[in-house]
Amino acid sequence: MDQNKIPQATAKRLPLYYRFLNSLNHQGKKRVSSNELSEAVKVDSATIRRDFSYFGALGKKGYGYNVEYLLGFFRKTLDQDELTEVALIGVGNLGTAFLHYNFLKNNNTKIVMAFDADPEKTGTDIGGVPIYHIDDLEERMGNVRVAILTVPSDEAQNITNRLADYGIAGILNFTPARITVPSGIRVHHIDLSIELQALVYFLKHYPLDG
Amino acid sequence: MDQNKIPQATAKRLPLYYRFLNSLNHQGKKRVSSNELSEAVKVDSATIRRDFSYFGALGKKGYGYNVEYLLGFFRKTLDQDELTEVALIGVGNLGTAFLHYNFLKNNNTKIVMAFDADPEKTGTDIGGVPIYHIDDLEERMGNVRVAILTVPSDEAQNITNRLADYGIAGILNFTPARITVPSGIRVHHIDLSIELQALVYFLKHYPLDG
DNA sequence: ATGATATTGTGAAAGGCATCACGACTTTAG
DNA sequence: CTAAAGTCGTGATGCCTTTCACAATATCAT
Repeated sequence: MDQNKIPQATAKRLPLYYRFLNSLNHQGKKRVSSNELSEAVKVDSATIRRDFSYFGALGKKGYGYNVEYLLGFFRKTLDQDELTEVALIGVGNLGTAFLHYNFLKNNNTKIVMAFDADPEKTGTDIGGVPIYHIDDLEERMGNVRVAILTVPSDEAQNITNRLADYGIAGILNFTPARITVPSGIRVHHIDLSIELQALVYFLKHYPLDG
Repeated sequence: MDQNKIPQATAKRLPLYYRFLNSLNHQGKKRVSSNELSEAVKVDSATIRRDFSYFGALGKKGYGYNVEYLLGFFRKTLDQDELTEVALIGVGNLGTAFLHYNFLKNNNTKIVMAFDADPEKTGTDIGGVPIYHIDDLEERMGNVRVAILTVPSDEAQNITNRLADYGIAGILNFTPARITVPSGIRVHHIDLSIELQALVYFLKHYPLDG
């Protein structure tokens, strides 16, 4: 755990930077300034320079950043070489979408299996990802330590308990349920309906530039 | 714009509080303390009390909060009575999932129309939401001022420009593209692949409780 | 009634992050 | 070679948010 001092806010932006640098590289661009980056990813240029500076002096004054060098640096930092296997629990509409989506574009994560309670779905596969019955969770999970949770809310805590017992490390929770986990397990919540409500609330109460 | 002083962080938590209070009310619970709430929604109790306090003294010392009163208060504050209509652009896998999902559970938002470029899809409806051809966007939008963007990334900026010209107020952008909009339009980004990458990054580099 | 217990609301402190602003350095043009 | 232009890295600053901690007040049990 070498780089513990990197602010979480910075860490969340790294994949964004990585993706854009990748695209620049594909375009054959050799150099890029914090200002160009800023326009592309919509992050203040000072923030970008500060973010990069946590990793040391990656740029050159008066020149900017060398795309290839920066990209290589982030590849290592973000462990882009290493593939993290992920299980998807709950093959409903949202789960199905994720299976098709198949996170693996310039990505170091891959959904390698899915689970559902519906016997109609089990045994098949979607987008090359096999779907198992939820009863077989423990027996199928293998080394997978990350799960995407797209089950109905009232199942969320049950499944979470089983995942926790199994030894999961992280859960990306798309259910509205705020699940309880033993300490040591990291849960990120993405609550789509709250995101939409929040957007609407901001529209009404926080006029932009004010 | 009465309550401009409410911190944005607080505003984002309001729908969460509202949803849980609603469920408490359905269970017939009459009172609730900031500690109970805290366990349920995974937000520090002091933060909850501070959040509520922006709206005045809603609780009673030694007692807690009256569920029904609090709920009524939030209903007004969050404009739960008023329905905000939303258009969904891009009926792919993710878009389809949202249409089925149909945000309207205890919710003040509703997807009332969808658009897609595929003639096979237009003319049909999903979950009661009509799907129009993207060419008819301007003619169909009516008073809708909020859009969910689930189109392919390379279409994102184009569609955004049309939405902006039409007079959109807010966009919930699920594409990886960081779209550019004229000032005055609010964009919230939800980048699923970044969320997954960020979770994995945190797992590796930020041991919990550390 | 009374003491024990529960819980809020909030001042103060601490933490985390974004932004400003500028010195230092590099490149570029002439 | 020199001057002008470009760009980074970062100290300093200020904002926003969370958290602590406790006085004030209410309830509850007997």
